[in-house]
Amino acid sequence: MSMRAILTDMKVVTRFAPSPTGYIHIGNLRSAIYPYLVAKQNEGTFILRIEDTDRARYVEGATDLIKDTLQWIGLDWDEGPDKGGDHGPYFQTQRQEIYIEWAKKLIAAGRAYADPTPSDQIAKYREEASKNKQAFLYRNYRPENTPEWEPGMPLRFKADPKERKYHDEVFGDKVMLPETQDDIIIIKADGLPTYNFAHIVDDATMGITHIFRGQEYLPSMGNYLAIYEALGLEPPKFVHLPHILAPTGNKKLGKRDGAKSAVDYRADGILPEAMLNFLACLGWNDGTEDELYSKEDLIKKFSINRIQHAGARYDEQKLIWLNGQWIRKLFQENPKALFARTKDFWPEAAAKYSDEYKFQVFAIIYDRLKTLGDLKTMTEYFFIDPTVDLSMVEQNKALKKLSEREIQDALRQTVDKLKSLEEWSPEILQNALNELLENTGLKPAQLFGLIRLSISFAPFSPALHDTLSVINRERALARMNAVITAYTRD
RNA sequence: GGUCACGUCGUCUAGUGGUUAGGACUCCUGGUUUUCAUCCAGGCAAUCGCGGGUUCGACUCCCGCCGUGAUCACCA
Repeated sequence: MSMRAILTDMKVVTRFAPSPTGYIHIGNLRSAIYPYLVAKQNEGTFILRIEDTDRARYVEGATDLIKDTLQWIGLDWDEGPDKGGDHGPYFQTQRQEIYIEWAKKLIAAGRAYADPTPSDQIAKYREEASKNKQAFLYRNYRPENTPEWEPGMPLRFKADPKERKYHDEVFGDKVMLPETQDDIIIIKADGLPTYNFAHIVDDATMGITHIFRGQEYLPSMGNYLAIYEALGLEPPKFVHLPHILAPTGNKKLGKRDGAKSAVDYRADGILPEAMLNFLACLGWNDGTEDELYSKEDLIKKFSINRIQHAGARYDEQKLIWLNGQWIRKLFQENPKALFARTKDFWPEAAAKYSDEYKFQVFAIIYDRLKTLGDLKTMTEYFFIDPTVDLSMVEQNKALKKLSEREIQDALRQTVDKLKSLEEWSPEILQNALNELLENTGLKPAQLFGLIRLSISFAPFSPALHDTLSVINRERALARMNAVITAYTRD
């Protein structure tokens, strides 16, 4: 065998194989991230395969939602819908002939048979098993004579129950007992395969080397191992992932717990970098105390053997914290590039303003954002004059002690001073503010607090000289004058 | 009920016989000429699920128990 052939043989191929039954919530997304990382770190192939055999649960448009989510978070697939590849088609409903062909191999080998039992009869068997406090096994009721299989009849795998050993990359060496192996349905009455059969055929024909999936499939391993054996297939590596738990209770996170679509977070102003970082590190760490990982870092550092065994609770607070970290990191790396991503997050009033102006605002406010969505509530006063609310002044701890007279005087002095400034820049403003402090004899908390409130009437804002420098002079003076007037009127 | 998996601060976790059980999120306190946030310094917080062993010594090894979850579909 040539070196090239050996390398080809060793090529890592992973896949993400969702069902188009709706959006991908964050609980599921992680099982796309890990196989992606493993494929990329081995210069392998990452395949997207759509498992659409359940026609009853099929949701129109779900495939687009899935693609959108993967693209947003940066998991580009090498083969799959829109991309093609050598192992297509990538929709299971288009692979029906392949499943039938493989199923026929099983029939020929005497390892599959048509199931003539009516479903209500099976339901009775099941009840009986449950009454006897036993796990239900169809093979205990296996009919003696079965009709020849033809389309329209469910086809069952014929189990060969025995101890079956395998190695899981996360959970270690395992043995499946005979009682876990049953005559499972591999082709449904509608002619489409069940997951139990389809994934095995697909993974084999697509050359998948590592299967990543939730640990809920662990109890089915006995059946899968039996099918691999009956088909003469070498099983791939198994990587079962612990569940992500809902914020409360101990159940795995699901849509019923309000698990949002991953892309809903995009609308909230969560960055894909943060989401990827967060999900990858939910149940995995590299053993160091690092917290911030880019996609490239993850590709470099991810390792299957450091995946946690226990389920991790989904904690949105940490995601939000990470997002703040990423906003700061990305701004420092490339402010304009991050700014370009804020388009949809500005308050309505900002619409008429230029990008230059908005960028100035962004540059002084970015480091107090937790999400880009905060832009909407935190920057309003840069675009529209705030409503004068004297109660905010009166309730201020430092300003309470000043009389109306003193407040007006302070503002008048400020207006006069700022009016005379030769230049309207942060440095000049900073100096002017310091001089005012001396001239008025007020404490910083009083003078700066008063000016800050007068121009923003917001609970918080960036440093005063920065805020003033972005808001133009005319406007800043007008706002202060408005406050003076408001007091005069009383 | 059978089978399987899991069990370290509230949460995410480090840790593989000897550690004051470490870090991060949250929360609290103080500092950075106003506020908020950042940042910095500090603090609260885990008898390592419980009980037995093995050992000079156990979060770490063994056994039992308990708890939690998954699974037992013509869903994936």
